[in-house]
Amino acid sequence: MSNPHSTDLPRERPLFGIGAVAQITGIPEGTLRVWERRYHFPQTARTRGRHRLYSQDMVLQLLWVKMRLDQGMRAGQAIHACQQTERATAVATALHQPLPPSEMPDPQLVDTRAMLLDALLAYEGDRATAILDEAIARHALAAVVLDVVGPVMAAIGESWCHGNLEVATEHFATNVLRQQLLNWMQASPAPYDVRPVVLACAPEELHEGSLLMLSVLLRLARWPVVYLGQALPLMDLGALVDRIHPSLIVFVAMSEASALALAEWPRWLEARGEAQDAQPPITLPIIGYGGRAFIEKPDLARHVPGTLLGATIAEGYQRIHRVLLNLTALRQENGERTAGSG
Amino acid sequence: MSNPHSTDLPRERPLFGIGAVAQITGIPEGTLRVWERRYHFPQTARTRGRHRLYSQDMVLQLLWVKMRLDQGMRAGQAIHACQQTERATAVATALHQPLPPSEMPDPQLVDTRAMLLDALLAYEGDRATAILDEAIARHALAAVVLDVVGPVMAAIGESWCHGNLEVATEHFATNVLRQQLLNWMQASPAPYDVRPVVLACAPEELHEGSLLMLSVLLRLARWPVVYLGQALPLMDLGALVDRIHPSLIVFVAMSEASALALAEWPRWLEARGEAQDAQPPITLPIIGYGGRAFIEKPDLARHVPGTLLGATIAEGYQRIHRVLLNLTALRQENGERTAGSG
DNA sequence: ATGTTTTGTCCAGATATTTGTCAAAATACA
DNA sequence: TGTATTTTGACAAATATCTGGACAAAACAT
Repeated sequence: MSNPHSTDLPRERPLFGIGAVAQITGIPEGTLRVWERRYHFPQTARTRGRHRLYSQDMVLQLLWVKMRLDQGMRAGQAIHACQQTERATAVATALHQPLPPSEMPDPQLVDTRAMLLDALLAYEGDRATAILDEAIARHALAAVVLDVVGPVMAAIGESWCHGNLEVATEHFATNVLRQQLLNWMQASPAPYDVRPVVLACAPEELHEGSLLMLSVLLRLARWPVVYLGQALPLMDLGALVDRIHPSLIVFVAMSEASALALAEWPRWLEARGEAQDAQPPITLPIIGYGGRAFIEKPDLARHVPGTLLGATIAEGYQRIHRVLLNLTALRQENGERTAGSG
Repeated sequence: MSNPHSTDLPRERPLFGIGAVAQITGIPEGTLRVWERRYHFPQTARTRGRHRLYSQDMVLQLLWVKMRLDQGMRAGQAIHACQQTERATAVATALHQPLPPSEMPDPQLVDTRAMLLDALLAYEGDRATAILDEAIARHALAAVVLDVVGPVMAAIGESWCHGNLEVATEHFATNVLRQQLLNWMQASPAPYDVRPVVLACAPEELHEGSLLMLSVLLRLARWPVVYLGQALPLMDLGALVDRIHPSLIVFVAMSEASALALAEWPRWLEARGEAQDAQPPITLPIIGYGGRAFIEKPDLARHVPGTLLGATIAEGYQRIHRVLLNLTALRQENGERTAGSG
């Protein structure tokens, strides 16, 4: 009653044996027993014959601990930290640790690329996702996105351009990777309380791979993202801004044609800016853009108003991140209340 | 054997006795009985004299469990996993009945539609996925797909056609729903050991919503699916068949143009069929198709070779399911088993 | 470099739990 | 009639798990 979103008592019926838990979490049985002996974590229920019974919540907590463990934290500390947090929901939120994308290529990740590519070309989607899952277990998500998914997507795109790949294969691979990216995007933690970033492809632009990767990175850093995907008509820009008051709109263009079409964007925003007399002080969003078109023909950037976000995804991400940081700083100075979370 | 039952059309529900099932699956009779006694699996029908009658679906489920068993999984766990999805598929299967359309799905699910639509139009993707997650917790996945996602997708598409919706809104909603569908597709259980079903949009066709829903349903019923998504060029058909030897290829076309383009498919398969002299006895895949184009202009179906899968997703799923059942049945038993003569 | 703490793994005998098989009497099927 | 099937309980083999101690590798502090 006092808490508006108290979960409707998910009575955890299904209980897991230690073997199942070991398989799910990847923590050996012996370790699970030792943890309980030494740290009293987790506090398992028992059968009549003293066999351990793990609840679903416990499995979640163990997954959290395992993640910290893989990140190098010591078991005792991770367990202690986990015991502090009472709620499983809090645990789920903290699952992802934002890491700044680094520029060091991990040799293990380079191997992963080859394996992933192999699985994709063999139409073995399940194997591909398994490979990515394992990579995530050992490395930061951001690193996997930038150093594995990115290069593999690029390789596939290039092979396809050169005619070395059937379209069907390209379709399949792209779908599997896109699916994984969307998956990660959704699994990322709850966003900050800022006006969202709108991500869209330029008009007529159909390639959304890099936009998705950018989306995952931003989401990982807890920025709220509204993902619009392929071929956004500029005509809608005004209504869009009215609806969601984004702090930032990012366009991506791969082909010269869509980049040129993109240049028209001010027409659809300025007209609207005059129409509304700023009864509430609506701040127009910042417009940024990027994509291969602007790398191959740098002159294009001159014709497109707004901010060029950079040549690589990592670069674009960092620039956006900085802009958003500044925006939140301004907002807090203004005295706006941010959501108070304990 | 030579019974006047010469209608080799698949009977509604061929039923097997326990001896036949034991021989087909390789599971001893005693074990089959114990499984039913202990796990209530499968829930067999009975003759007047209490003899067990196994349906074709049950035999398939038993084969799946046997496969897991041979991989080392415990019998109890394998059966439990199988039972999890049994309900969901049962719902989808029951939907094939052309009973009165006023068969209200579930008032709760109808409410869910409205809530989902509201969240999507407000650009609150997180709320939308939360709503769907909760719906899944209370209802079968297949029901949520068919009775919530489907209608909402249709409503959005229609509003968009009538110009009542900005393209940006449509893009956003479609992306969120697609993301959720891809998610479910991946989470579904490991597939049977059959040649996969290839799912693709017709050439130039970009609307993949219904294809995704079909994909989820098939995956839920444990059929292996290779999802290719938008706009598959027919040119690649030959190479595709060579690579993955699909048992079935399904195309979806929403517009008349793409439906007409689809009509050309035999050119790209027959050429290939003659080229290879069947050194290994390659069986060409069955080609099926569906989509709004064929509903609005039924004449189109005359120009497109292959099998028209039906007017609704549930109907298409039902037909594909039956085709695949027959394929596996044919492969499993070379000799004539007429156990279910009743 | 050295000493201390942490941490995962292994061992071995004892229990628990799961799971397939069997027996026997009764009934159904063809 | 003879074969097939059902039911129930019992049983033994196969697996999983428990306990507590010992130990070595790794991490850490000095």
